Amino acid sequence: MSKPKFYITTPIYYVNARPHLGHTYTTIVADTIARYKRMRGYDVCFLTGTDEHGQKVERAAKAAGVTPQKFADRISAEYRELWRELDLPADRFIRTTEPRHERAVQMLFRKAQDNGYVYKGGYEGQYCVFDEMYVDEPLPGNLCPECKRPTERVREENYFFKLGALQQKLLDLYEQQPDFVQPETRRNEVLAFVRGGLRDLSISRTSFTWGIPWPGEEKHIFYVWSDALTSYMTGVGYADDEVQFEKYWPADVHLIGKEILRFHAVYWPAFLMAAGEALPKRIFAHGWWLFADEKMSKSRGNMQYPQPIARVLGVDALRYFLLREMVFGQDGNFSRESLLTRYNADLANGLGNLTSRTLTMIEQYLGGRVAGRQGAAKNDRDKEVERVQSEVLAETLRCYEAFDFSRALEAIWRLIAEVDKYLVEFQPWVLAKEQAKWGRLEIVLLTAYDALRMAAYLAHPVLPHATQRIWEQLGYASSLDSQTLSAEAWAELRKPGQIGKSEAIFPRVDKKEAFERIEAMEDEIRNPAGAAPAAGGGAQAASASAAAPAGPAKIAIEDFAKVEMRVGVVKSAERVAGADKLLKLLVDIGEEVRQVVAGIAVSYAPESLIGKKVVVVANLAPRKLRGVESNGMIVAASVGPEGKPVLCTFTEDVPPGARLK
RNA sequence: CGCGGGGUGGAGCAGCCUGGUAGCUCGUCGGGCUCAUAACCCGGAGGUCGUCGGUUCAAAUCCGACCCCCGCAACCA
Repeated sequence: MSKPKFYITTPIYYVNARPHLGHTYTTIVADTIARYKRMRGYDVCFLTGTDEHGQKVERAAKAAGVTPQKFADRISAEYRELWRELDLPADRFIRTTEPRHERAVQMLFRKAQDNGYVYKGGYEGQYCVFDEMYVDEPLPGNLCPECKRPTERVREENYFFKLGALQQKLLDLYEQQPDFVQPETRRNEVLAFVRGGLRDLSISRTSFTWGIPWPGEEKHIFYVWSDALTSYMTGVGYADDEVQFEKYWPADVHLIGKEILRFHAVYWPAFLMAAGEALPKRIFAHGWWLFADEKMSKSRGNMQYPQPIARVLGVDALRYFLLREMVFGQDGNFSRESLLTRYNADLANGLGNLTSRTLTMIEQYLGGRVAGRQGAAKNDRDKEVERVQSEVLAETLRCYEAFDFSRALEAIWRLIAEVDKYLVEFQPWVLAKEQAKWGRLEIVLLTAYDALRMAAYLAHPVLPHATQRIWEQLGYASSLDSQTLSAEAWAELRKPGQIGKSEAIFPRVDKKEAFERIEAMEDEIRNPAGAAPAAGGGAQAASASAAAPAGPAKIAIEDFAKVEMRVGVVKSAERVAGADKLLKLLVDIGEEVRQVVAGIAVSYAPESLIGKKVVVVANLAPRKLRGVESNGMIVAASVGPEGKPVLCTFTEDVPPGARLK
């Protein structure tokens, strides 16, 4: 008898951006579901990865002076490293540049072609490089309707996919499987879109080369989305390992952000229908994290990175916050204030403190023994706690099943509050003073112990590290991962005889101090002016346990050597139209003159910079700022609360191009 | 009419689909307790549920109109 399988995916992330809190959220949700399903007895396959083809990557790599592959390698490694640091162990990490993926894409579309869903046609139109799509109106000068960036005139002969022919089949799908797209508001959007009519889709490109070649026609390469979506199959062995593919495909859930709903809920099933492959069972689109202004976003942008939170409060605190604070499927607000409040209120004062007080009393009053006692009879109030316990068990499982994490956590925390209250009602510390009441004392403490045990058991998918530590403090030698999560399994779960050593799980933090430490690390990631990006030590839940001093991690000399800083002479400087802080500079760095965009207009007039010697970080990946490409960074000190830039320069004469080391 | 989210006690939210005493967390005020991570428990104060109109015996909840915020895109590599 083999276990049922469960295959869940995150989107494969595009390598044009470094991973931030949004990517982290999706991956944490997927990991939580994966952990939950494993505890429910499933053979789980959890896939994530990186999407590495396309014109954007090709261009960025060219500007950076590296091959697209090198460029993709770098960013892909950054994702992989982050998931490692946050302990999000995906079973598969798929990269679209792997050879097996090429075979998979070619095979899928060969099948679609054989079934008559692919044809060749000419196309001319306005194309948005950023979104890799044609815009509707074929007039030059139109902005991309998605991103409002300028579009380019492109003429190509392409392969087309007969999406239009599948309109009715798609509508039937949504009809027959009402939960194919969730939550419901997203399903409605999809329905409206498909009912509005579907045009055929251009699925190949000839204007660039960084992609998977069309079989037999090398100048055509696959459109990135047809390439990327297929990776969900490649990851479990499509065109590569038939046995494994048979086992895991189709996916049970594709977890996505709502911005890529159309690709997953319309194009993807259409591709699969055309090729005659099985469809995924469910597309779940979650909402976005919005960033409340904490007077910082104005001058610093509001990109939020997960590492500082994980390093200061622990991975579990990050997980808890993201899953507790946002009603899954809706948008949520992120703020450090609420993060820290929740940490102290729910984790430190709630779960952490309850663990501490319960185990301390058991140690003090019962000598740490929790089994084989049970002398006196339970009263109604004790039974009431047990009733709450089984209600919470049922409720939590129901919520997990619906991916309703915020409510699952609410339920668990209701149990925690119930026990805190119960303890105050019976005051074990008073009972302990009279020997005649020791039977009662024992009942009360063991009832509390049991409830705590269940809270840890239930919260494990969300708080894997903390609950494991609690589990051990409760006296278990086994791992919580190996437990089955169900009412029956709970009933059969044996209690240990003796509790373990007790130690704070979520130490309270000083909000102000934690806030500042997080902020300092954030700055470091955002503006790695003084140091290379932190290498990232394995921060586990335990990292919250004080000690760890603030500030960036130490790096090795080799890390520093990766940063190529050179002396540059400013040749020209002008304001960037429409931007009040940006200057476009041409800087002579010896062997070439670079165009660099710098955010220093508040401090320096363009004319005053001509001829100045500056320090340029020469090997930064290029980036467009306000539509102007920047190939490097001017090093400047950030002074005062506004972060006013002050240029770094030299007291003696130095030739342009000299390397700093 | 670009797409989307939202306006509920001081703050952040749930409830709205399946109308019927307005709930949670934080904060605040007062009290209790001392096992615990200055934690825990009890009690209080505090709300025209954005506005106007409609449906209904009854509307935060359904319908219509309107007002206002915000996200996505664009500026500090």
